[in-house]
Amino acid sequence: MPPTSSPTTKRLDPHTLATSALEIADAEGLDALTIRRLAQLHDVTPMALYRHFSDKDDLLAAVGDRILADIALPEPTDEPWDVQLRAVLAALVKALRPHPKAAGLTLYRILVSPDGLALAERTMELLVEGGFSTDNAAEVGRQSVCSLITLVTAEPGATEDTDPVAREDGLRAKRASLAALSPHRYPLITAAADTLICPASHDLYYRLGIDLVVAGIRGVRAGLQA
Amino acid sequence: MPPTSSPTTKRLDPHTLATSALEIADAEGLDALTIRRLAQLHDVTPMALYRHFSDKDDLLAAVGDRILADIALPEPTDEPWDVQLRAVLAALVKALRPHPKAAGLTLYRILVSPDGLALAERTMELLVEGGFSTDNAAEVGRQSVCSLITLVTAEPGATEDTDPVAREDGLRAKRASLAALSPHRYPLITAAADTLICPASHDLYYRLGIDLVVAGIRGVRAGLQA
DNA sequence: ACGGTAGGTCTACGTTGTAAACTTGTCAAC
DNA sequence: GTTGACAAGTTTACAACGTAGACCTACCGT
Repeated sequence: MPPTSSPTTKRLDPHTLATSALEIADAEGLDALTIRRLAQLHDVTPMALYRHFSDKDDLLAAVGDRILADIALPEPTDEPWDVQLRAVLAALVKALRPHPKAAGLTLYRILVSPDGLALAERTMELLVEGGFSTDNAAEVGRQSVCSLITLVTAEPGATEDTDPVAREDGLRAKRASLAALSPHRYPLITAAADTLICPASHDLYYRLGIDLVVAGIRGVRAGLQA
Repeated sequence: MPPTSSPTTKRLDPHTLATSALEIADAEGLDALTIRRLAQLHDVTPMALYRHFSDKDDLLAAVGDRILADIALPEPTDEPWDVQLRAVLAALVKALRPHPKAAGLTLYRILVSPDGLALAERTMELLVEGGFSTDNAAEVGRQSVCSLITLVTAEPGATEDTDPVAREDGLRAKRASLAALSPHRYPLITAAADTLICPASHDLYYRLGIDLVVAGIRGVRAGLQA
């Protein structure tokens, strides 16, 4: 795996580093993303990274921001607020989906990174348009975004294992663990074991996830107005 | 901080260890929960713990299970399914709330630990009663539970800092970070800054969180039937 | 030409999880 | 009662991690 930019250039820069850090995390999980590993990937001493990041948390924050930067926020339209909100939340999910192992890094960056802030502001905007008070919009928006991040983080099949062998082993182990349950004590879980381990379609999985969040927002709004 | 059980007893056991591991995590965050620390707390060599846990992940899993064991699942009643479901989800939140820093450990234990399984089965039961297919109940139940776990994990004010000084510093830093934003570019975020950093009431925070999830379930069910 | 500084290097330290070989306390069976 | 085996705790050791601090060095504005 060569460095993302031309290997002849010796000069590093934070953006490139964050990008290839993300590649490591995507490929082998967050545990594999170590200072030494990233340095080696760029043919550089580990300490060199500290010229660009104050410490490892700073690097992880940059990776989170890097992911949030992929959000393609839809332009405002004249559609109803809830339709637009759905599109905004879908844009968040779309940006996170390619990085299930690293998506959790965005949780604490939404109110810091510019792209996270843009998402948050737009979300609150639509919520206020939908009738929420500013404070309620803040709370509802926060949880909606957090839920969707978790949706990606907990995506079934996004286990840490990198090679297909270990991954398949992990899946088999999970399947066996559920198959070992008593169908008498846990009739529904055993009946839905396949779905619980790996949903039929990831697209459906995400669609339902977003539906749940949006429906929740609509429902809570109705309740607050009553 | 003395060991949870009598200090004269030399014999360790997994349950006691998991409990005091949880105490460490609650008090000082997950990072402070190291094998050596836990061993020292029990006046024992670090390697002694490996007689009871195969490795650190195993210990963390036990801590997760320990938390799930605190769920007091309400008895079935003749109330409508959604009312009962709300009570079940509230029971989950109630069990997690005392441990915001460790609650994330439960995410991967729900379909493993007996108490997690009981929660999952009961949740699916109520969803099926509400009209969901078994597979949909699985998906909806999964996301609902994950959302609520995240709700606790991301509870504002549950930062890693242990002593009040560092905690206050962290809050101040966050506040300053939001206060530095342009009210012109981010009018809603700056207006709701206080709420975003620390909600007025934690009880309201959790009530709204559960409301959102339940409302989402109700809304999605209506949509699926249409 | 030259001094400062940004960027990369080297060495070193403390902490972490844990493998492997050992001791010891306890109890069942003869 | 002696013994032998097994479970539980100890000792020592190692590799990998994050990172502090002192160093070198190439470049660039004056």
